[in-house]
Amino acid sequence: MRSITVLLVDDHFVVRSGLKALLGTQPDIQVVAEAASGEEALAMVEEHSPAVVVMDLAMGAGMDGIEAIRRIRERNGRQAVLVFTTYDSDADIVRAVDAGAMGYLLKDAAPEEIFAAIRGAVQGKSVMSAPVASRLFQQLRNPDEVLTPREAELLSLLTEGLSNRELGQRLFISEATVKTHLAHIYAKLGVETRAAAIATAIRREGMR
Amino acid sequence: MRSITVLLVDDHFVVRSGLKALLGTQPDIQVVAEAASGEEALAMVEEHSPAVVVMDLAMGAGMDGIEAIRRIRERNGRQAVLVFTTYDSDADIVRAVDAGAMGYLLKDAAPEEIFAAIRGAVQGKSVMSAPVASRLFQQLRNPDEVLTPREAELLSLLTEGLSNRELGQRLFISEATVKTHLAHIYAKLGVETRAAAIATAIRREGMR
DNA sequence: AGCCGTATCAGCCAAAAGGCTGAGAGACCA
DNA sequence: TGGTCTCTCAGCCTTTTGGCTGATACGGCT
Repeated sequence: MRSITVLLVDDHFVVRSGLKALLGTQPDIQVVAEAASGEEALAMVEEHSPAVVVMDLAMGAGMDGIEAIRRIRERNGRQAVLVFTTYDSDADIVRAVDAGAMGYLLKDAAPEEIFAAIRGAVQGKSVMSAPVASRLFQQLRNPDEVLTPREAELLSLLTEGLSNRELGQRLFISEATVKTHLAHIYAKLGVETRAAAIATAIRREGMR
Repeated sequence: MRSITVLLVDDHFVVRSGLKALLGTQPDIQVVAEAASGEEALAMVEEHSPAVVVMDLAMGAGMDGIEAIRRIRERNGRQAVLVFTTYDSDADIVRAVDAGAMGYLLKDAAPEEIFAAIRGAVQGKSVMSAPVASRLFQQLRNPDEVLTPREAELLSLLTEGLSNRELGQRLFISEATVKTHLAHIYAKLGVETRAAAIATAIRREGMR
């Protein structure tokens, strides 16, 4: 049986080498490349065509993880992308799944969980850490409170302190549309002001 | 020459194993124990008396890293504690140094930097990543950017999403005074809007 | 006594944000 | 085909926020 080829994407050296060492203990899993940024990840996918891409969402500079997932999925659908990150933010989960992620693992996951996720991913199975799953489950029960991908994207930028104008420019939409999205976000988060939305988002959603 | 004994403290399995593999390449450094929480860290220090403790500040549950550092330093002063974390939050840096940390490294540090910090620590040398050092330096050079107690209090409430009116009511001052304080806070943080101030406060100052 | 930092307050004006209603386009699904 | 969801945009009006200038009061330091 051919071993599963894996690309690791994480901007922290120690995380990459830790993961590599960990995955190295499994005979059927082989790390064929590493990348420290979204751009590098794309190049490595191009060069090695790994079966699975294990990716951190928080990348220091340049392209973020979500965008990298989207680009990888757009190229051709043969790579399964697994998110491997520290925080279980609602917005990140929604956006990652929307971008085409096959699974969502937290960094404190047990090794067996990680192995299982990688093996499952090549067979088209979605695997996610328990806290992530429970968040999604929660969302399924209260669909009225679930942010749409676009709203999540906006909220994420909101937490960086951007104004409506800046949000519009960043997302290539009018300020009017920004205000519409914001009104929906406020309603879903149960707040009245942008300040409260930011506070809620960062505290409750784990963004930073 | 005896090798330097090290205790790794991090709640993420992969980070611990990555660091362990990395440090394993150095003949003079030996990882003698690992811990996934502050409580475990104290027990491991007790049991192994490592020369250096390499510790993440963000611990999932229970005692946080800062408190763990304090306890370790209180026991007896023979362990040098190195902070090894993801974020260079001003508040965290100050608190860690105050608690007795010997050095402050970021997780994207180069391996050589990490080795050097560990070797330096046993000789009583402080080592910190460049971004961390520059933040401390910045603070020393620009005391003008330090918030007054009242401003800090306001900023803290600000990150809870309160409006100017609410801030005034909470602090028993007029809205005009709130606006004055806010203007000073914005100037010191280098932002123009309350949203950016909240984002900056939570991210950079470590409030949450 | 005079200076400085801190905290308090006021008024005025411009800009930003928020509430409301309405509406068109595209996707998806029953 | 019709209903629903999402994303997009507009206009109008009120509230909030931010920029500016200036002022009083208290405490500590020189």
